[in-house]
Amino acid sequence: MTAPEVKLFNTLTREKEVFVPLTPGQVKMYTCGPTVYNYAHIGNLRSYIFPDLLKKLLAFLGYQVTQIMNFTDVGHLTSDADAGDDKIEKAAAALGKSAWDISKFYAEAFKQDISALNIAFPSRFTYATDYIPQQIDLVKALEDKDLTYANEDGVYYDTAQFSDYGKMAKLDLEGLQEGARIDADGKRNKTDFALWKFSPSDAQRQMEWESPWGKGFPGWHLECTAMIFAELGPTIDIHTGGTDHIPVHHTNEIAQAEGATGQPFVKYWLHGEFLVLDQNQRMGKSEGNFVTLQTLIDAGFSPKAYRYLCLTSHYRHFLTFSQDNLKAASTAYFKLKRTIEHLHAQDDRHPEGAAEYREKILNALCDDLNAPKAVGLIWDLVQNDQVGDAHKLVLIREFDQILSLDLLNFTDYPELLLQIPDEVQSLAQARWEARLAKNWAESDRLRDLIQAAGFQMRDGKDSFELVALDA
RNA sequence: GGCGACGUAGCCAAGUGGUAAGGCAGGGCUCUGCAAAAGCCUUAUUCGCCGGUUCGAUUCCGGCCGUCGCCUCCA
Repeated sequence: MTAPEVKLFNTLTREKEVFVPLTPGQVKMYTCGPTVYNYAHIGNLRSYIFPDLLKKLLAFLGYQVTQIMNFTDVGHLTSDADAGDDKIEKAAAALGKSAWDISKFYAEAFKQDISALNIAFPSRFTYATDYIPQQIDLVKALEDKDLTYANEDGVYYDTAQFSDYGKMAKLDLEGLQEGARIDADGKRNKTDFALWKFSPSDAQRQMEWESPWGKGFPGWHLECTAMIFAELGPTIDIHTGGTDHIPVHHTNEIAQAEGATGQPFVKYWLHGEFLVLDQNQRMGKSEGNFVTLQTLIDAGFSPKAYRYLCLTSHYRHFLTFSQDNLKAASTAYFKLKRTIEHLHAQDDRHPEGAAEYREKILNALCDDLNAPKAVGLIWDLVQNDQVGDAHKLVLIREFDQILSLDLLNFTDYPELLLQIPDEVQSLAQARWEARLAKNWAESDRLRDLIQAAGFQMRDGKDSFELVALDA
């Protein structure tokens, strides 16, 4: 069969476009990574699932994919005003550790989180602090093109000099409302942003570097552009991130990159929509309604169930998160695995039916990563008795390379991972024996005790099983 | 104020100019000492509201209502 076209919704054009790589067979992609001053919350983590899907889909189709993901490990200001605190240095001070320790610690925690979610590591992780010379060079390049100016605060990008500024975001520059916390003093245009910030004269920063303009640290938008240039070159195929980055961060990246090189920066910009809470509130590090992956694990959920939940919603749509939704996803997820587990590998009837599903599922994924549709088709497939189970299993193995839901791993059911207290274990044993003796009264009495201890006993033909009751 | 997105069953969520995938929850049946689990079956005459285009719209166009996001570090 011929490989289908991949269509991606490109923020630049606000349309689905057929993906054509810059170099045939190769894909250069960059994924905006986290600022590591705290744990990632599940909303953050969601936005790394769709690039993972994309990367795996492209690899599946035979492309050679190079993906870079960064860690913003240098602190930036909480606002562009001079008075802002540096998040990393702030966290470091609060915990009595160095800024370097903080960023390293949370970068490692992030790697663990994405591993738990079966998000494959990029070809390389890059750390902003490893690219300070490149960032300085980029500012120099912009300076040479007369796109910068310096003030007391630092070196700024003069966005009025870049004709396409704000094009992707469709910014109405006149209509932008200056935020109450922005200190516009010293800026020529309200959209100007810092390329290099000077260290404060009255305080010692932990992270600061010498530069041609004075001691300081790079502006936030600079690092992504510099690292992309260093690792992937002046023009790349795909750049991913959250929708919140469209108007500022990515707009500024484009201004920096295209201002410096005069060449197109990114061919396809992909943005993931936010996860929101029940009341349609966004989850944010600043909002205080922060749920981490560990929170879910502690509540008894599998990280894969969370991945499943994310895959049942399109990446460009809001995903409403609630404990109930996750519970429903988790139930569905493990039920799907059980269904797959019970397929019969010897049943090889109707290969043509399987071929049809293969095409449909692949088309769904190629259509701007329509994972929800693909998951629906997987359900359809496993329940379709017109297709031989053996063929179903082949397809599931194939597509799980992309979906990464561990659909063929039958050893991670929640009940198998349970720690069952000895006393519950012996109660269960006693009940089993009472049952065999047809002593129903005693059997029911013991079942009540087991339930009171938080477990449910499932009677099988020759054995029983204990599962935790919902809290 | 500017820009943008969304509104499909109790809940989550696909989708198409030709009459609504899938999942969860619910209901029924089978199984079971009774349960649970599992299996089978079932669940929207209808897609926020009102107009328009059309033989026909949930799907296209216009208006309205509602919700949310971004414009400030944030995925």
